[in-house]
Amino acid sequence: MLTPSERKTLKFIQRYCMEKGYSPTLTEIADGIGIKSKGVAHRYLKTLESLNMVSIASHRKRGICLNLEAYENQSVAPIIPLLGRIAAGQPIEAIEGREEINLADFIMNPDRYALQVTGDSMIEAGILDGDTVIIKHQNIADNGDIIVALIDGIEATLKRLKKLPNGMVLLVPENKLMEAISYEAERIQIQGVVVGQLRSYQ
Amino acid sequence: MLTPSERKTLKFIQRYCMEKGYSPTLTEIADGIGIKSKGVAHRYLKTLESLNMVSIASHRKRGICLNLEAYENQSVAPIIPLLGRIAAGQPIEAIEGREEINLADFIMNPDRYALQVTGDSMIEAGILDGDTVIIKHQNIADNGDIIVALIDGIEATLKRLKKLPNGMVLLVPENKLMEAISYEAERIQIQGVVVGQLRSYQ
DNA sequence: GTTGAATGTTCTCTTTTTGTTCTCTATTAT
DNA sequence: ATAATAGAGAACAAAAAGAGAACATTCAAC
Repeated sequence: MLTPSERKTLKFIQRYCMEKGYSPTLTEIADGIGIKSKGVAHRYLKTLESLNMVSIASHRKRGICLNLEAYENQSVAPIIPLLGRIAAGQPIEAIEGREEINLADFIMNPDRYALQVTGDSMIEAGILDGDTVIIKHQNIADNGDIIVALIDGIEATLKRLKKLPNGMVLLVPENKLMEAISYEAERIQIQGVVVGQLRSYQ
Repeated sequence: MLTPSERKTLKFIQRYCMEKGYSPTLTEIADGIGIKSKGVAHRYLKTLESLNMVSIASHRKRGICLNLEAYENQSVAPIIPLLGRIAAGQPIEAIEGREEINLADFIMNPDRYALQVTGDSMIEAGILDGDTVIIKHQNIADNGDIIVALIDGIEATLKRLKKLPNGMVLLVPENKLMEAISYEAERIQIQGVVVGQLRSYQ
């Protein structure tokens, strides 16, 4: 059974690992649990190790590793439970099979990056001013993809792509108030394709 | 497990490749991660290579190649680079300060869960059919919040909340084709508030 | 081809940061 | 009293970070 301080230490490590993706140093742990001595933090860590809650790579810096059981108790991976489907007028319907969403699967990839959207040009595609879009870096795109296009090597814009039969490309905003503009294909450079989208309401 | 400097190196390369389309030189890496010695940069690179995070074409200039598969297996924080702001008509504008998005911020609290949305009732708020909303579990909400409401203990629905002065509550869909309906406050139970939203285009 | 600047590779050295192990003290519950 | 839990902090060991020199290779200009 863990003492309160040991529990606090474990929780801090779990939180730290989840946020940063690597383990804290002893000084950071001491600071995180509100004490001044890293020697004490080390003692707690040793207890956790003897209880198999964590593994420690000896003398390695940031060498703490949370063990599986600990993972199960507290979700350390970027996983959020997916409770079901919601529609107007029915009780929430549980989804069979997939019961959680792993945000890492959702977007993590070295060729992905985020852009913050300003303006209302894609509002009818559900991309609002202030939203964050996840871009996959690639130089070609299919008809209908929402792309980051570089016009004449200078202007960047987020639009839906439509290739015209005459070798022109049409950049279509999703906003009735704006008009699609066509360009010679040479003037347009595709920088990436929208593969995901995030919005925070806080 | 990567050391902070190695991680920094990897991120710099990832970002550089994304922006320029080719890999950086050792001097550029050293400069990019804030050190003066290209020998040190080379050491970090060798570590990344030994961990299969990157491939290096020996003696070739700009011969670094990111290894995608290894990247996915690596348990790292759900962080992606935030390259900047995009608006129609301007080059992508870098955002000072925040250079990355940590998805853990979305789900840090244990009282969050996800729901998949069906139907078009919130389409004008940018919540489309198939989107996933992140719900914070709470029983009260402010005027204007988008909430998960349980009507008469049976029907669940996603609507914007409006409290009326006469003790009634109005559940407002964000869709011109649908009408807001008012209920006696007792019939409505608030199950949570929308704090985030995800969409996948794949 | 030859050449030279740019870049990659390999080292050795020092400094800084971090992990490890102590000892000492204080508090609390039994 | 005694044991368990907390905490401070010193002293040392080891890893990581960094500087920079020396040399090897590439690549493009000539």
